[in-house]
Amino acid sequence: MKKRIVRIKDIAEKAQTSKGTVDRVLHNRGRVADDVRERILGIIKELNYEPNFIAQSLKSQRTFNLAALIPDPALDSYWAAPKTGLEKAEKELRQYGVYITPFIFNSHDDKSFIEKAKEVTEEKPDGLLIAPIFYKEALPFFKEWAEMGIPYVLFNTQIEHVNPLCYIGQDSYRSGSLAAKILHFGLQTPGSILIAHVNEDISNSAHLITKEEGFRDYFNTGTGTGFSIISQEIHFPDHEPIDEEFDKIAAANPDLKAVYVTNSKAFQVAEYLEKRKLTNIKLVGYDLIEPNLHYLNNEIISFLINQNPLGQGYWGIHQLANHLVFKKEIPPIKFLPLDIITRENLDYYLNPE
Amino acid sequence: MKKRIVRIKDIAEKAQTSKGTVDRVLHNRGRVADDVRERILGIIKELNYEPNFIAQSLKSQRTFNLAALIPDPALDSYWAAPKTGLEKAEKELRQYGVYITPFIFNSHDDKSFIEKAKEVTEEKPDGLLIAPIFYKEALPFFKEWAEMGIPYVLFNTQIEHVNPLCYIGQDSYRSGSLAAKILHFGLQTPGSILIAHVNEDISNSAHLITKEEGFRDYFNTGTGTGFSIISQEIHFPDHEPIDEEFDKIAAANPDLKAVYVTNSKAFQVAEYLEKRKLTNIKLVGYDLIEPNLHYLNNEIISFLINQNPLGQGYWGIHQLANHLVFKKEIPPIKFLPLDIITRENLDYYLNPE
DNA sequence: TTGTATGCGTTATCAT
DNA sequence: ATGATAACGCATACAA
Repeated sequence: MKKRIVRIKDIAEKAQTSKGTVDRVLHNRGRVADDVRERILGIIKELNYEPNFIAQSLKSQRTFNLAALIPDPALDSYWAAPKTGLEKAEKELRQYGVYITPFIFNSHDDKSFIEKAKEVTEEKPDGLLIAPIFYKEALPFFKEWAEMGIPYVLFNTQIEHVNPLCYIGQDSYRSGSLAAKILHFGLQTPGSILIAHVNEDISNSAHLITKEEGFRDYFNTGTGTGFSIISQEIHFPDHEPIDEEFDKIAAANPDLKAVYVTNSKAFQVAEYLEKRKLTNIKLVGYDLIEPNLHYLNNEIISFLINQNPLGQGYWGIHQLANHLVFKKEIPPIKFLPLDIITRENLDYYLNPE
Repeated sequence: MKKRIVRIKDIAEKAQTSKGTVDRVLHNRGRVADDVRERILGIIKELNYEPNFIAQSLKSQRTFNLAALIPDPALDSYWAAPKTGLEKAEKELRQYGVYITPFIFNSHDDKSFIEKAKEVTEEKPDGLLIAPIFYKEALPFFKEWAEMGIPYVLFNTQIEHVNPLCYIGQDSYRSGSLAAKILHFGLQTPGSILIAHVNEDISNSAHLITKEEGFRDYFNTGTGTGFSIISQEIHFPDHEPIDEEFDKIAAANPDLKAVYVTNSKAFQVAEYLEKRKLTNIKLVGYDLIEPNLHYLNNEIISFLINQNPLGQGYWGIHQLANHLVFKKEIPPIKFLPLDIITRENLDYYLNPE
């Protein structure tokens, strides 16, 4: 039962015409008699023709220069994974003429973001992958890129009211609910639960608010009632300890049973809990970065939720390629899985493939 | 910054010879003067030549007929997912000349397995993906296929002392430890925990034993001590209820706190727990099949561990293709992630991609 | 031992 | 409006 691939030549023969004509029909470039066109379209459907993108790609010597505007992994190790992901994608797609130029900015410095964004604009790439962690600063560029016809894919941070080709990341609301579910499972007796926004400017981070909503809604409905949920921004300079601020919280909430850290800084809370020997307090946070893993192995952090940063970079580039190279339809949002990580299944998410 | 691809022609020109000669060097098929060969090899290294995979694939009209020997999804819905996975892989690989013929056997009938395995042998496929759930019956075929030089990939069930190209599936030991970790997290006070092997012939299922080991070892070491772990095979005919047998277990273990079902039959335990209103008993099982999902949404099943059956089919085919088509090195074992599933993150694993 | 011609499926150009 | 043809990079049969 050999199925042969359907070629343009097959269609041409069946339609009693030539490859050239079929090609013109396929690419809507006119100069084809109506009846012939109809006949050919019918046969295309009938034979279920699908273009051979290997041949397409061999033929078209076109290259696609993509830009990746991302924070410096050297300054915040979280960003190493997306970079790895996009490099992996580049490797797979190089055969199709896809090249990526990274534009690395300082995640603590909005000026450097603006500078690099300008460089991207000058480069006029065929497509752009961007982690828009500076909301306000990014807005004017989105407009500019839209005008230049450069498709851009957002990842990590979802932004409303701009029109990216696609957003890649997590469903923040669900993410909060999931954290709530996990902690609830580990808590038999009622008490208070702290939502900790550690060292984040909440006003510029809509997705953290959304996480909190998801978390609260879980405990407001269904079986999760009876807990007291408090939320708090915790700020402190890099080399000063979190202790003082947390001591206050602990004193004010003697029945504190669990902490939900909405970003990747769970390790800083873990450090405190270990020091104060509060290891009965359950702790859930985000991201498989080194300091977090230490406390996950300790079991001071109970579970981490994986935001799949590697996948974000990987799929971001692939979505651009799907659009530019393979001309596929792109869904406006691609939510990545909410992976629940513990010491026992960590390996599989650390080095995915 | 235009990087041009390095072609055979480029090498030939630089070496003052022709494409044919370079080609002979590249493929070690001799008939090349030694000095020319050395010169060409030098240039290949210098220019860092990499073969253009797309052109290779376009050229070689070779097709690869793979066989998939899997249980009938109509009789056990668990097997629908691997089939979907391998169909997905086939779609992606059709461009490279990969075709798959399914050979479907009855998972309750070893005769039908043997019959279909014979058919596979007659077909002489270029490669084979197989779920070897009938251990003894499969053994002689492995020998035969090895002699015929047909590479085969095992999935779902790991089998020792045969030499597949690769095994795709879960690390059963880890899987047991993970289940233990989850249940331990949900149990504040000591009590007994039941390991339930529901309707399985343990003697023919080494991987269930391994799961039990992983589970027990977790509670024998570290922070998990203080629980009493019992294990039990639970057999009952299809239309008779589980109640009688389980009532006995419950009576013998009044402090039963949790149940770990080692296969996909958690829903049958859940049904019992719901009927007896024993909803305080935590329940963990495997696989995202319909009846399990019902009780996961109920929260009678706390967590399910996903064996990623779709991924098993998908990666199984891809490993065969990596070997046959892309001539890559294949690792002898590919462990798929141990995904922890709850109501909140179910969606992402149900319809992956 | 070496070089040339051909074709894989698609596309673009160029006669007709 | 249509069809023939060349080219993309590679592999190979065959001529030299």
